[in-house]
Amino acid sequence: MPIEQPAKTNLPTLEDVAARAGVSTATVSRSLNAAEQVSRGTRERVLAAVRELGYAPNFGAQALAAKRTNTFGAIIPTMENAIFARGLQAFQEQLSDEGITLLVASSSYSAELEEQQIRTLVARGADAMLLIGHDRTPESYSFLERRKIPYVVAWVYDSDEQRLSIGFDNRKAMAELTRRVLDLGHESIAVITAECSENDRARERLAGVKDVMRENDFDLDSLRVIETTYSISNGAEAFSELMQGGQKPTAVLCGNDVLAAGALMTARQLRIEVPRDVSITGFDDIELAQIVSPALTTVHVPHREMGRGAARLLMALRNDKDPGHSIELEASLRWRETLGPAASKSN
Amino acid sequence: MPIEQPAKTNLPTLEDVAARAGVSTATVSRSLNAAEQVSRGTRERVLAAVRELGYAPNFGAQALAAKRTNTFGAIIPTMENAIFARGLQAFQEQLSDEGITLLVASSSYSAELEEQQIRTLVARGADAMLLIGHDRTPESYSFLERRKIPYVVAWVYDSDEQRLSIGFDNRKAMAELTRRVLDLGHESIAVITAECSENDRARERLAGVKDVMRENDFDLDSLRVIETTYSISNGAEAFSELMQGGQKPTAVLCGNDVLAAGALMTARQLRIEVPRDVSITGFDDIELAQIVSPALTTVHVPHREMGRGAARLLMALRNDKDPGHSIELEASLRWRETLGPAASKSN
DNA sequence: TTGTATGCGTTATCAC
DNA sequence: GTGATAACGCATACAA
Repeated sequence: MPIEQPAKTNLPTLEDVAARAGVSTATVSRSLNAAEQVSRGTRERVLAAVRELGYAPNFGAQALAAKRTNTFGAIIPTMENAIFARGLQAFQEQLSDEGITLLVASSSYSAELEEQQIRTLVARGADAMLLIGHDRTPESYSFLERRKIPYVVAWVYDSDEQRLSIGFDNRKAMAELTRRVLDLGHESIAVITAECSENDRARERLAGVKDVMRENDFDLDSLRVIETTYSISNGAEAFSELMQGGQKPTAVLCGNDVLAAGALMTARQLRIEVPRDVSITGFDDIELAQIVSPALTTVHVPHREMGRGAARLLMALRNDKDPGHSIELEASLRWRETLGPAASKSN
Repeated sequence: MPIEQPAKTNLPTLEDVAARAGVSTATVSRSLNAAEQVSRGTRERVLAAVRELGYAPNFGAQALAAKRTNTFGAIIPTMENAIFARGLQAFQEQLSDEGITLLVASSSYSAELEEQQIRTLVARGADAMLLIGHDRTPESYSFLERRKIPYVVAWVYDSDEQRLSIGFDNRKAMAELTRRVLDLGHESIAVITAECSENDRARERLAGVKDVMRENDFDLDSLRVIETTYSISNGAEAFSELMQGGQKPTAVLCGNDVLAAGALMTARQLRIEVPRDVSITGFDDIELAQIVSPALTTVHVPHREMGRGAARLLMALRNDKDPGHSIELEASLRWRETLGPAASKSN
C-alpha cells in the first residue's frame, strides 16, 4: 500500500511556496502584498506556486507580523429586527470593497454588555470600530483610546458631542413629527419608547416630543410614556395598556417601527380603527413600515448613507488620514396612512 | 514638562504581566488558560497584574501558537430579511456560551460568492463552519476537506445526503401544505419561488408541490411557476404578474414568507381579497407572518432548534468528539388566515 | 529586484 | 507548581 500522503498533512506555508518557486520567503510575501516591488517574471512564478500548492496565508501569523488584521468591528444594539440591517449592509459593502472584513456583535441595548463586546472584538483583532449612539460606559471609551482603536459613532448627530459621528438629529426629527401631530389637533398624546437610560437615540426622540409639547403649552404631565424593549410584542402590549383605562390617547408616537407594528396589530385585534380612532406613528422607516396595513407614517432614516459614510470615516481614520468632521444627515417624515386628524372627543 | 508616557506606548504583553507578578510568562499563560494548574496564590497575583496593566491577549499570537482561534464562521444566503436571523441568533448564543465568537458572511444565494466567502472566513481563522443547504461548488467542499475544517449543513434534512446536517425535509413540508391546499378544492395553483438552480431548499419545496399534484393527477403543465429572488417587492411583482392574464390561480404558494408578504401587499392594492378571492401561503414562519393582515398561513420552521443543534454538532466536531448522525427536525403547518377554500369559478 | 535575518506575542514541551 | 525555551508563519528593515 503506497503512502499517498505524508503523515504530516499540514497546510503549505510561505516557505513551501518559496521553495517551489525557487525564491525567498520575502519575495513570496512581497509578490502577495506589494506586487509592484517584484519583477513580473518572478511574480508569475510565485503566483503559480501559490495556486499549485493551494496556499493561503495564516491569519494569525499575518496579524502578528503586520500588526494589522484588516478587520473592522461593529456593535449594534440588536440583530433581532431589521432596524440596523440596511445600514450595516451598506457599511459592510463599502468595507469589503476596500478588502476589509467586518465582525459584528450585538449588545442587547446594554452598555455593560457592549463594553464586553468591544473588548472581545478588539481582542479578536478589530482595527477599528463602528458604534451606535454616544451612550456607553466611560471604560468603553477609555479602553478604545488607550488601545488607539479608531471608532466612529453612528445613528446620531449631536453638535454638542466632540466625538466623530455620522447620523441625524434624533431630537429634531421627532420634534418635526410631533409638530405635525399637534397640527392635526391631537391633544392627548402617548409615547411608546425604548428604555432611555442607556440609549441616547431614544432619549433624544422623547425629548423632541416634549420640546414641541412645551412649545405649544401642553401640560407635560399629561404625556403618557411607556418604556419597553423594542419588539413587536412589547409594542402590542404597551398599546393595549394605553387603550384601556379612562384617558385614551388619540395619537400614539412610537420610538420605532417595530413598536408601531405591534401597536397596529393590537389595534386590529381590539377593532380600533387606525387612524380614525387613533393615530400611530413609527420611526426608522424599515421595510416593515410599508408592509403593515395601514402603512405606517414614520420618520425615514438615511440607513445606507450612514453605513457608507461611517465606512469612509473609519477607513480614513485607520489610514491616519484626516476624516474631517462629524456628518449630519437628514431624517425626513414619510407621510403614509396611520396618522390622521384627531378623533372627535367621543371617549 | 514631565514625560508622562514613555514614547513607546505599546500594549502590555504576557511578559509585562509576568514581570509585574514576578513569575514566568508560562505561568501567566497557564493562569489564564488552565487555571487549575496554578496555585491559588500565584494565580491571584497574576490576575491582579493583568487587571492593573489592562492586559488582553494578542489574538494573532494566540492563534499562531495555539493553532486555534475559537472562532466559527457561518455563511447565510442573505441578511437582508429575517429568514435566518432567529436561527443564527440561537446558533450564536449557544456558541458564545462556549467561548466561541461567530463570524458571519452572506452569499447572496450565489455558490460562486459563497465559495469565496468560505475561503475568506477560513483564512480569517474560522475553526469550523455553518453552511446552509447542500448546494455549493465542488471546490467549496474540497477546500474544506483539505483544510480539515469541520462543517455542518443546516436548514435541510435529506436522508440521501451523507454530509452531517441538521434541518427539516423541505420537500415533505411543502408537500404537506400542498395537500391541504388541494383538499380545499383549489385546482388552479401557482408557485412563487426563489431561483432553484443553486438552492436545494427552494428546489425541494417546489418538488414537494409537484409530488402532490402528481399524486392527485393534476396536469403539471398547468402549474405556473415564477422564479425570483426573495424580497417583498419581487413577491409583489410576481403576484401581480400572476393575477393579470386569463387563467388566474386560486392559490398562490410562495417559497417563503417574504415573497408571500409581497404578494399580500399587491393583493391589497389590487383589491383582491385574501383568502376569499385567492389564497396565499408562505414558508418559514418568521415574525412577519403574524404581522401582515390577514395573517399568513405558512410552514413553521424550527429556527432556534436548528441553530442550537448546529452549534452542538459543530462543537463536537471541533473537539474531535463523535457528533452522531444528521438530525431531522419537524416543520409543521401554521394555519392562519390566508388559506381558504377555492373561490367559485367566476373568473 | 531579491535575499537574509529578526521579531511579533503566544502556547506547549520539556525539565526542574 | 513553576520556569526556560522552542516553535508558530509571516512581514519587514536592512543588506546585497
